[in-house]
Amino acid sequence: MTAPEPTPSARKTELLEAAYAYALEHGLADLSLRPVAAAIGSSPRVLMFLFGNKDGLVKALLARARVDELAMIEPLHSSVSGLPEAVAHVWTWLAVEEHRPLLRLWAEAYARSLVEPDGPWGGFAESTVTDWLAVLATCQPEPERTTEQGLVLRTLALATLRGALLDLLATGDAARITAAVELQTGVLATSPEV
Amino acid sequence: MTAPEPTPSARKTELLEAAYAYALEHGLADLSLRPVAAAIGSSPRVLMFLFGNKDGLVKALLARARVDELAMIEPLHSSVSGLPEAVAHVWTWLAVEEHRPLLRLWAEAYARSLVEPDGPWGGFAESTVTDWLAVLATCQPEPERTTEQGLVLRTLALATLRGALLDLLATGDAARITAAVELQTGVLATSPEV
DNA sequence: CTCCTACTGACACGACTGTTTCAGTAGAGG
DNA sequence: CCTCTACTGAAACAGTCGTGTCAGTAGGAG
Repeated sequence: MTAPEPTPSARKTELLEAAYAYALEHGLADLSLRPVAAAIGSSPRVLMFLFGNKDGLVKALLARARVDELAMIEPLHSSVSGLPEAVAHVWTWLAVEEHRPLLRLWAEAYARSLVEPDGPWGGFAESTVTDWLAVLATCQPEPERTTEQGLVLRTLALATLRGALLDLLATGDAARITAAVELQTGVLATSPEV
Repeated sequence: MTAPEPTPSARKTELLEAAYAYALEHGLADLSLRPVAAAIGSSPRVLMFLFGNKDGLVKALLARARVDELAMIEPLHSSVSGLPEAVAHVWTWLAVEEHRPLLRLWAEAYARSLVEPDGPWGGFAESTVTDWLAVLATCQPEPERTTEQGLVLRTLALATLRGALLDLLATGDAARITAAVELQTGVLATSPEV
């Protein structure tokens, strides 16, 4: 519930950043201490000392990934108004090729948390769904934000974004998928009355 | 390219079926020979003999899962006409609670294939996207089936289904997500002109 | 009976896993 | 100077992994 370390110790954040870069291109599934330690110029002993155990490291990496995720969410709160505009805004971020390693990591953690509810993955999938639904709610106009229909609209918007992301990660066909997302924002903008 | 065994040997299919049941509830990520062999009343030696190596077993399990997947796709070809109807039809299948282990397995394989293009996961994600797009195409009326807009519509339909599936697997909130999918089929049915 | 194919058990090999133990070293504060 | 904290290296622990080796056994075909 509470943060275990108020001051994460400069060395710890430094190694975490390096391990994060390693995880972005190697994935989390078969991550093991010795290879990652060798890659970031450290040792398994030090990782154990700083993160307690392997699960602690994985949890820290997941939390680090969430920082990047939240960094893109934040501008939505202020500048964007309306669900279609929010979807368009998020998609432009998702479609950027440099973000793909992060998104692959996200997909991996999501799927893993579905199969293995225990362990460091915890309720990753569930919490990421509710978090995003909450963010999308802040972009909706007032009558729609609190109604049942507004929740369904958010759910649809989120599903479209996530499904499009899955397609993009698999095929890389940005043009086709972007056209589909834009089509969705179009119909969402012209038919909020259902 | 070709099937390695025209007659998979009764014993092999029997053990594959048992291992498939095991994988459905334990996942593929940390599958290892000894536990699965013990669970299905066999031995690692026999699994090696029948499937060559672990990757062979995993590939066989993935192929077995695809059989279930194709079994639901098939009725789409004949009875369903129109993309919205196809989406509704697929979703009713996806939402059935008994299918959830299979869908979790699917999500796991999909994510894994994104991170690890080599190995038995191969191009699982990419092939599953193109396969489904092809199936959805057969449900579209003729002018729309071959146009660029038709491809975009298929892409959007598939994205909605996959995104909704991710939500369902994480939250299990069938009512909310089903409402979102039905909303989507509604707007897709009334606005094919974009 | 023999032979051949399909299958199986017991065991060991080397590699790798997370983790622990013991012994340090560098730097800051007093 | 001493001391305490933060960090690190080397090595070993017990366990699991995929895989290979060598020896079988059951059953049908000739």
